[in-house]
Amino acid sequence: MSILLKDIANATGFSTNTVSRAMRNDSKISEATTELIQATAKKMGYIPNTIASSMRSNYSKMIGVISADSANTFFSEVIRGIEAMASKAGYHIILASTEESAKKESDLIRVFLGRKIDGIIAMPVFDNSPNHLDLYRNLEIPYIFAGRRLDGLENHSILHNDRNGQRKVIEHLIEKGHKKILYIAGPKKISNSTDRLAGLADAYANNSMDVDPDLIVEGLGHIEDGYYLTNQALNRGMGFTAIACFNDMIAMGALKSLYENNLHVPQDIEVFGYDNLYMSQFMQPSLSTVDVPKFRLGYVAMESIIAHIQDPKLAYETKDFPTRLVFRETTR
Amino acid sequence: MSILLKDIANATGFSTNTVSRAMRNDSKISEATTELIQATAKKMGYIPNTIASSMRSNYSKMIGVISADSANTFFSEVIRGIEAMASKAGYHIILASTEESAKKESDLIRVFLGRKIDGIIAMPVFDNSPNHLDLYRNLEIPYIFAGRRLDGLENHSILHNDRNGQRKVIEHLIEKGHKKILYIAGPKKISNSTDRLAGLADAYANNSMDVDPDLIVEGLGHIEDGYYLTNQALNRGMGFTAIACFNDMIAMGALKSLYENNLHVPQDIEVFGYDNLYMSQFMQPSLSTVDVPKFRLGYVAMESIIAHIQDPKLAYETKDFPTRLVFRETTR
DNA sequence: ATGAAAGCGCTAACAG
DNA sequence: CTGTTAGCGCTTTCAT
Repeated sequence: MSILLKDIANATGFSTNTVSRAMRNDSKISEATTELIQATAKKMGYIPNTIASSMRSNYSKMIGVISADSANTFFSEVIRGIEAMASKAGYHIILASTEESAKKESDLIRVFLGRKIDGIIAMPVFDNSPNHLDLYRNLEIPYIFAGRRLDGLENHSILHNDRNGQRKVIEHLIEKGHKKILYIAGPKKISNSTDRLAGLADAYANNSMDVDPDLIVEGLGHIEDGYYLTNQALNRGMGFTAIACFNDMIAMGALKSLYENNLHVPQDIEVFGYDNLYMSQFMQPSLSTVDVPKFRLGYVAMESIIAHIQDPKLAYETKDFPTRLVFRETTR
Repeated sequence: MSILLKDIANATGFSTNTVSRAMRNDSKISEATTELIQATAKKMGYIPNTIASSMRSNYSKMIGVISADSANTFFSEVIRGIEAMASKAGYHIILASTEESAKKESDLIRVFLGRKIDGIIAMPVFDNSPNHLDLYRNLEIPYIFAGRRLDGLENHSILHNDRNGQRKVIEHLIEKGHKKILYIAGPKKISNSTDRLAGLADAYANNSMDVDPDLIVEGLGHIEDGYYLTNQALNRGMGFTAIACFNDMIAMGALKSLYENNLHVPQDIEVFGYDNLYMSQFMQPSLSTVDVPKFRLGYVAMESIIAHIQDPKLAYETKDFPTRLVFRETTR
């Protein structure tokens, strides 16, 4: 069976308590004792029982991470940032994905709370009903939203200036003379969809142009949405000369559709994605997009949650990272 | 503060013990009592303290999942299968990725054991040193390898006939008249690399052909490996007319390189991937590959681990799923 | 069908 | 610097 603190105590002659403290490098234990105990523990193959520890200390060193969409590598890249900071700070993460379901999100929060996590990093569904907001408002532990927001809880968010980024994309395309730009939006249940649409509206407004609702279509943000929505738009003969996409996954699907319809990118149609996924530079042609600092987003979210755990009185403050257009082969 | 069983006991007039049993649908508690208690618990917003429960019962309903590479959606697809079965059976998973580091793998096992998981599903690094094997041999809980294997522990594996699959790819290409096939292998620290290479050797042997070591190059299995290894091979002027890749990620990188070198696929060069990632059908041109039942692999791994938890005496048996060639646009 | 008591392994609180 | 005692919230064991 497994080794307990008591076994190490018996082996070294110290009390269980001293062993416990030596294992945690408590400064009140002499260096010699600490070394002896830790060496013995290692020799005996001691593995601390984390759940017994958290039960007593009310402190699990575990952060619940609620991701949104396991099919989109955007989230893997954010999570790598979260993990990097977590492991640096001696935290572990417990990770699950809602697949954009508010129900699953609320279930996950319950499960995580039952496991006594110290904090939550979430990419929440954009559901601003009181029920959904209460999920977070009622939380007794710190929480941070990574790359997304919820109405009234914006101060918990680390964002990346979606509105600005999308505005710049559309303005750039307008400047280059495009009169009809197809926009493939994301679903309304993602805050970024709303924010990026607002950026699009800004761009048209700044150019004294009206938004043509026929040129805005909406999908779920997956690769197949980009594919079939582009097909549909082409079939309807809408005469657009550029496509701006809510994200890179959609853009990948759009490129596929254009290719199959013998439309050349960027000669016939220019395409812009959003997110700058790692793989986007390897697409054919390589994708012009908006860079979002994904790793940093995760990293900073973890830093922030730790800061709030260590100082529960620390005020929450919205962070907003700048975005940057990345020009590759899908634009001229 | 959070609601405890004791609080529900006070509210209903029953003992803590009865409440505990009613919450778990213990058959010895009357239906009326059970209903009353569960209704009260719901009304009070009770969230069971899972760690207190597992501490006492020695049973966490948590499975540790050790994945290998967060940049490859192969694993996300397997994990979706794992999660589907887990949630169906009332289990939760705690997930982490080794990024193909044996050190990280062993650290993760320790952490997971400390959290008192009931079983492990791993995609282990192909390190057959006694130390690494002991990591698993010494385990007191059930473990299953999903899609990978370790020497001497094959009976813990659920595999997918890599050797056969890769053999069929190479045989197919030979049959179509290719004399020089570039093979971009995966790293030796992944068992699938070894097995797929063996399949390649089988194919050549069956056709009484020698393996040309110059036509086998090795990368880490990421998209950029496919890209730069194809570039290098082209620069060396090796005159191959087909490329078979260890996986789809490599194939994506290879396609990019071929495109940039003005080589047409499949007219000038045919390309085969392996894994049949969801996105591979959306690549341009769409990728011919070998289908691996990823979701099912995860699903069955979870089924299996649960079976072994419920019956610790259950014998371990290697499972081996069939593979299937998928012909798309990168082959003629 | 229900209750009382004990204890899982650890750490906090207090003592010295 | 180290030891003793108690208790985290639950479930097991034993009793009725």
